[in-house]
Amino acid sequence: MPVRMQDVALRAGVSVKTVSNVVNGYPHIRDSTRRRVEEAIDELGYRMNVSARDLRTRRTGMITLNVPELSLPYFAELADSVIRAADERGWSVLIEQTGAERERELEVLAGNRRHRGDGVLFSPLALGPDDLGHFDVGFPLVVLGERVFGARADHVTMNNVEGARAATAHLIASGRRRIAVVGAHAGEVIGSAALRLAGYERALADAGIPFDPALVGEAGLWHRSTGAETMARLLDSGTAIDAVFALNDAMALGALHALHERRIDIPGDIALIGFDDVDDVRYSVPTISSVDPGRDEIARTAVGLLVERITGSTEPFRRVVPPMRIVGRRSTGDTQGDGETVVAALPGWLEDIP
Amino acid sequence: MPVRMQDVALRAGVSVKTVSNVVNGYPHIRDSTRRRVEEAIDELGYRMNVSARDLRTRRTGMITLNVPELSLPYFAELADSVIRAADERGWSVLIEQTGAERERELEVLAGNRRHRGDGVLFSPLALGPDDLGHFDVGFPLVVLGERVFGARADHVTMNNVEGARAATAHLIASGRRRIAVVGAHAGEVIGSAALRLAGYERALADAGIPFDPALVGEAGLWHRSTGAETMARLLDSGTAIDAVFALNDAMALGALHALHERRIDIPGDIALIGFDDVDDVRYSVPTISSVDPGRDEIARTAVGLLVERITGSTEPFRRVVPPMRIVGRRSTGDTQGDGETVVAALPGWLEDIP
DNA sequence: CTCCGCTTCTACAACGATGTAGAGTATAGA
DNA sequence: TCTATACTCTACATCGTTGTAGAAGCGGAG
Repeated sequence: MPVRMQDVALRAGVSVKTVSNVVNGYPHIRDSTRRRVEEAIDELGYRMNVSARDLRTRRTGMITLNVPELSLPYFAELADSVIRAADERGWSVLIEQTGAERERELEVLAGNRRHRGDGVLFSPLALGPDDLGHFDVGFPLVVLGERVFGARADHVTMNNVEGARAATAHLIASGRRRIAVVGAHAGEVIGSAALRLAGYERALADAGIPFDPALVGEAGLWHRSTGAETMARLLDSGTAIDAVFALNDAMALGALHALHERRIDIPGDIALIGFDDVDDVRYSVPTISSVDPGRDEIARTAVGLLVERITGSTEPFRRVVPPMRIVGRRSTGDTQGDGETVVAALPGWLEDIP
Repeated sequence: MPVRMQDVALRAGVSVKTVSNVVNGYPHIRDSTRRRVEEAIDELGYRMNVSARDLRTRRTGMITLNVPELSLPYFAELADSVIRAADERGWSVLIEQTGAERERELEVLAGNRRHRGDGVLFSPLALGPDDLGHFDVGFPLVVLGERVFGARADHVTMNNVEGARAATAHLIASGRRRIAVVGAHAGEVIGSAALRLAGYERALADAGIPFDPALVGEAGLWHRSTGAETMARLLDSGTAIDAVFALNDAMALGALHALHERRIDIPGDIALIGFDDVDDVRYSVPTISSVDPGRDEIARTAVGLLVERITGSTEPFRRVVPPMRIVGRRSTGDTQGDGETVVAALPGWLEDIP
């Protein structure tokens, strides 16, 4: 029933291969022939059977993006950027959600799930350093995020430590001394939480401010709700606080909520800075300062690396850390209106993974 | 280089078809044979070539979701729900962004874009009633949203008019009389803006309140920023206002921002209700009441209809309108804390498109 | 006039799976 | 014992495209 190249060829009076050549823009075709074929295509309403082409060329032109959930704004924006970056290069993106469940994340690496597409972009959230072995997969894979370092795969990550240090340093520079942290993960040595906390501690040390565990609020999941709860706990604990570093923006928004409820003036009484620079923080009241990890750059780089692998690159695995910016807004008193100002910029870099 | 069924068959000492049968769970296979095949699969690390299967079965198991942008929270949450619903049925989802550009939306219908997957879920934002003809496409298509009614395709939409009426009525019930609207589109007769405005007007009429054009604020794009701008314009105009109906939640959040800046008490001075019930409105300060269009239900229904079409249904086209709820939160004084309460529930329905 | 190289096109064999038809066995019923 | 039925497995064609190899025509250089 569906129209095949065969049918087009018959109608145009040429061979199937010539139709294929026309469709694929092969240059050595007489204009008159090309026109005849194109007319036949239009008349019959021919559309290429992608599966057949994929089978023959051993390539699908699709990549799979595995994220925890699209309803988390950071991942929605990341997916947006990835789709754009892929589209620019003519690739399509299949999206799967792992729900940050360990089992499903392992399935991504095992390749047990329906295995479509030529490669995988994977942003794990449940897996950790112990799972390093699982990352040695047999298909093109680019890992995103901070859960796993040293895997045998290309890796696009952020300069978490320096970003956190710069964010904290920015708070310190405005005279804050009692800086609370929202979102720590006790006992973790790797992952965004641990790295950002390390940056925080380093900034304190640089400024000669003693580290006070009472200022560190734990939060397992990095959602708005947990940010609000953690902030509330910190405030109720009675510890003196004059600034808050939320380890991501979702929690910063939650923390803002908790601060508002207690009618605490921001940044008058307490300054606030987040991490991720999602769109939301530009529209909260007050607007929230944040660390911009360069989402577009991350997406573009990741797609680029993946496509290189797919097309056969055998370079050593690489870790890419795009440049970052600390964006000052009203929650740290850097602006009055809705504007924003870049208060620090950190360079990116690229290194081989041994 | 890659392992084929052929290789597995050779190793297990069976025919290719038997391997295929094992992989696809065909029942009449001796246990010992099945085990041998499974061992061979493990030993060789065999993974099915999906393109070959798709070619032979004439089905890909994928659907394409076309949305404006994933960075708009409503569409991110919709995509989340669609992926879940598809996954439950064993389907994968390819996501493409149109950026709400007319050209790209037309391309979706023309099928000119790389045409992968067995069907399309399409949420247009730029196309309108004039483009109805374009929707008569040759592939399974389910339309989402309010831009186009009466297209020759299945359609999952919302009860916009009644939802808006109920939302407005809720404001009126709490004693408000000067209810501003944020996000109207002048001259539109169809689409979310027009329908929701119609519901608003109907609620006013029901209550015998005269319609005052000065209370209607236009906003082309429904973003947070335009919501803030429109709200600011309305406030600056000097019109008396004691409540705001934002035609979607993004604008409600923007409006909230503008209200806060002027230190207006919510809901004391002005009550606020939005539309969509995105996650954000549960974490703003105060939390914002909204109309919940039943996102999960929309997604599940849409995926269900699409899969039916793909598997050959020839039923008449149907329009489905899932049930809706009006969720009361602090911005309308329905709760004190972070809780929420369902202040109204509207039934859904299903109808054939002639 | 021949040879070479370029252009234009065709024939045929893949790519790797599954549907169909049917060949052997085993099991049960008559 | 013989047939009918169910189970287990195989051979072969086929899905719709593209890669390969090469044929035919043409123009220009030698």
